[in-house]
Order: sequence, then structure tokens, then C-alpha cells
Amino acid sequence: MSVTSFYTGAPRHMVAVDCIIFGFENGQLKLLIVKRLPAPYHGAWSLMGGFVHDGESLNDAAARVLQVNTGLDNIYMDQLHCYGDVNRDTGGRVISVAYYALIRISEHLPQLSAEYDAHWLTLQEIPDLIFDHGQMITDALMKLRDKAHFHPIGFELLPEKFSLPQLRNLYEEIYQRPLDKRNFRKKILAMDILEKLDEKDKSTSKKGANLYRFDKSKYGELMQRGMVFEI
Amino acid sequence: MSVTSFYTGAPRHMVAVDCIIFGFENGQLKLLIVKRLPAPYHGAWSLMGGFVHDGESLNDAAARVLQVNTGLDNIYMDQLHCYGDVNRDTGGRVISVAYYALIRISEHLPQLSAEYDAHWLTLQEIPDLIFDHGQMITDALMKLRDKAHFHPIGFELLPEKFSLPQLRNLYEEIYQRPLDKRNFRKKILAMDILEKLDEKDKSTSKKGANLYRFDKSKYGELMQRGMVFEI
DNA sequence: GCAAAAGTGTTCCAGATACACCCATGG
DNA sequence: CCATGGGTGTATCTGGAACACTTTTGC
Repeated sequence: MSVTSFYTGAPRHMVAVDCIIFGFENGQLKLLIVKRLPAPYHGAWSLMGGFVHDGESLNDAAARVLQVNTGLDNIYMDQLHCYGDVNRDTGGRVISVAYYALIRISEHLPQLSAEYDAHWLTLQEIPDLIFDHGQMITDALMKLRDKAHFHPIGFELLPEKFSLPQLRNLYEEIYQRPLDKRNFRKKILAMDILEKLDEKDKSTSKKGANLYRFDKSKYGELMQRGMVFEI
Repeated sequence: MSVTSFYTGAPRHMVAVDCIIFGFENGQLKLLIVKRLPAPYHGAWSLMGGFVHDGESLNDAAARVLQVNTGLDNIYMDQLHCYGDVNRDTGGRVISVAYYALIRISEHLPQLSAEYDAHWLTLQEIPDLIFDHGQMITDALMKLRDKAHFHPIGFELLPEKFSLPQLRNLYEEIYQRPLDKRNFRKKILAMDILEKLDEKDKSTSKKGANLYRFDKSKYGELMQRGMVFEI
């Protein structure tokens, strides 16, 4: 078989990326959901998505979709799963590669492209979404939990400076269960990957909570020596 | 924007599935590797793969590729990852969705389609493969380990009737580390998901090892009640 | 009778869990 | 001065890891 016939004979498909975008605000885990522009289902709630271009890798496409819709760059993203049922998109046969992203809502979030009508919604507030986007969110939550358990990705959702109660609150949201204050503190501090700052967050109590910063380079070193992150 | 222009304007891509096929034979974990037919790289070692057809889901495409190349049907398969770098396939821009499959080599494996020149190779014997297929295998091994840790997928690689030493041997191969005989036995039997048969495997010792069978329905019941599989 | 693999329990240790009181401060 | 959330240490429990001898039987 010649190169030409092998490749030129192959069917072609539309391929999209969809982004499950996590944020953390007011002690709650949230998702960025938009009102869809294109028909079918114009105006329905949906994840952010877009087609993969020629000459563009999947990772690049995901980053572009995020950038165009939020103005954000250099964001933590990870592939979730590739969804390929024939009729998953009622507008045509589209294979979709889902990515999840973790965003520090507090730090920036310029105007959320008004054009796209984007909203941060808590898990409870999420309405029914088009296509298999609901399933994607369910899958993403599972994956976020698994990943957060053994990788320090929680810090991607917090401001650079954060307090331990804040961090614990985040993990309680991710795991959807209460975590013991003292045990949590013991565990995270024992890993020796947080830098204690000489600064307090007085916004949630009179006493004020000490602020910390995640020391990425220290974490890298300790990783090399076989340390295992676990929360 | 009309439905027509939104979808018809979208770029189209070739989409393939590649299969990482695990088997277990003579106490060793093996992979099914083929000699590639199409140019470029005709004759080079490669994973089994094929293009996704129109009107065919990704899962169906993976099952078809496996069926056509091995004659096997109804095989455990799970999606691994979607690989989408622009130049990953030197013959053209092809997005590939990788699946891994678990096969009971012992039970069947008709003639491995001689046409395809397929071989079961141990991890050590695997040669350099084309494209990013080497990376796919590395990723698949990681995923197999993670999955096997909390899901009873090991049984997919063993004959219906197996001995505990055999089962332990399998997990030692998957994890690439020795497991304590007594602790392993204690743990797996405590889960109460194996049916002890009145039969022995005398092929590996004079004494003979008792055979067991995985009780899938019992496992299902226990799962419902919150039991957690872990090995 | 001996070689070779199968089968069997107990001790020890580390890490997880449970738990209650004092501290600092703004109002 | 008091209400509110922040910060701290210890006792207990559970599950994992280490470990050596007896059993069976084909040759």
C-alpha cells in the first residue's frame, strides 16, 4: 500500500476540545460555565470549547480556547478523556477531547468576556448542560480528586499567599468531606513544602490566620529524593 | 452563526486508535506488537492501530482493530489517553486515541493473523517502536498499575481457574516488585471474592496449588455495600 | 528420602484517627 | 469582656510489613 492511498483514504473528523474550568472562591469550588453561541442549542449552558485547528496540537488548542474565552494564559491544564460517541454532539459527528483547568479566581479574571456570558457556578448550581458535558464534569471531579490526592495541584486554585484554614477548606471542597483541623495541619506542615510568611489574613477572624506560600522548588527537590506528596 | 457555517467551517482530521495489548504468559507480562504494513516505516515495530471510521465510536473502533488483528471479541479495554501532537505521525497529521486491552493468552489466541506478523514480547524484549508508541506503552504501564491497585482487572489476564501463587506472580509483574506470599494471600482471601475450587494445578509443583475462580457477582454485591478492592 | 513449591500466624511499627482546650483580637 | 475563628499535643487504633517452619508428593 502506498503512503498516499493509506493516508488519503482515511476518514476525516471534526475534533473539538472542551474545558472543565475549576476555580475556588468564598470557600467553594466553582466551575466556569458559558451560554453557548452556535446553534444547535444557542443560549443553552455549556462548557467552553472549540475546534482543533490544522497544525495545532490538542494541548495548544485547549490553551487557546481558554485564552480566548477568559484572557488567561499559562494555566494548569491536564487532559481528562476523549469522548467519541457518534451522536454525542447533535449538530454533527464531533470527537471531543476534554481538558480540565485550575484557575486562581482571586488573582485576576479580567472581564469574563461578556460576549460569552460566562459564570462561576458552584457544583450545586450547575444546570443541565448540553450533550455529554454533564458527564464530563462528573468525570473531571473524579479525576481532580484522584490527582489532588497525590499531587500538589490544590495550590493552583489558591492565591499565592494563603492560610492553612483556607487550604483545608479547599481540600474539604474537593473531597466533599470534613478534614480534621489538627491532623491536616500536622500532615501538610510535616511535608515541609510550605514557606511560613510573616503576614496574617485578618479577613476571616479577629486573631488572623498566618499566611503561607507553596515552595515549588523545595517541593521539586524533595520529590527527587523520593518524598511523596499526599493529602 | 448558522448551524451550517459553524460545523462546516470546522477543520477535519484523521483520527486513529492504537491498542496497547497486555497478556500474561509463563509468569511474565507481555505486549502484543506487530510489524507495520503501511508506509512510512513499513516493516517497523508498532502497536496495532487503525483509523476511526465515520459512524463508528472510538470504543467501537478500538474493539474492531483488536478483533481484526487477533480474532478476539469481548475483551477488556479502557481508554488510555489521546495523543495529539501535530507531528507525532510522520506520515500525516493523525490524532490518536490509545486504548489498552487485557487478554487471556492461555485461553485462546487463534493463529495471530500471520499477515500482521504479531508477537508477544516481554517488557524487556520490546524494541524501539515508531512514532510515540514507546511513550504510549510507558503511559499504559503506569495506568495499568494504578488501575490494578484498586480494581479487579488482574483476573482479565489469567485463565478462569488460577492458583494464588499465579495471581501473586501476576501482580509482582505488574508492580515490578516482590510481594510477600503470606501477606498477599491474607489480603486477597480476606476480601472474600474468590471461590476456592476442589482442584489443583500440579504443573508447577509436586504438591500442587489449589485453584480459585474470581466470583464476579459476589464482588459486585460487596462493592455495592462499600467494600473496596485493593491489592 | 529429598527436592521444590504450597501453605500457614504472629509480632511489630508507623501512620491515621479521634479528640478539647487555650490564644489573640476586634468590636 | 466576649464572641469568633486560629492554633496546639496526645492517646489509641488499625493496617502494613517482616518473618520461618511445616506439608505434600513426584522423582
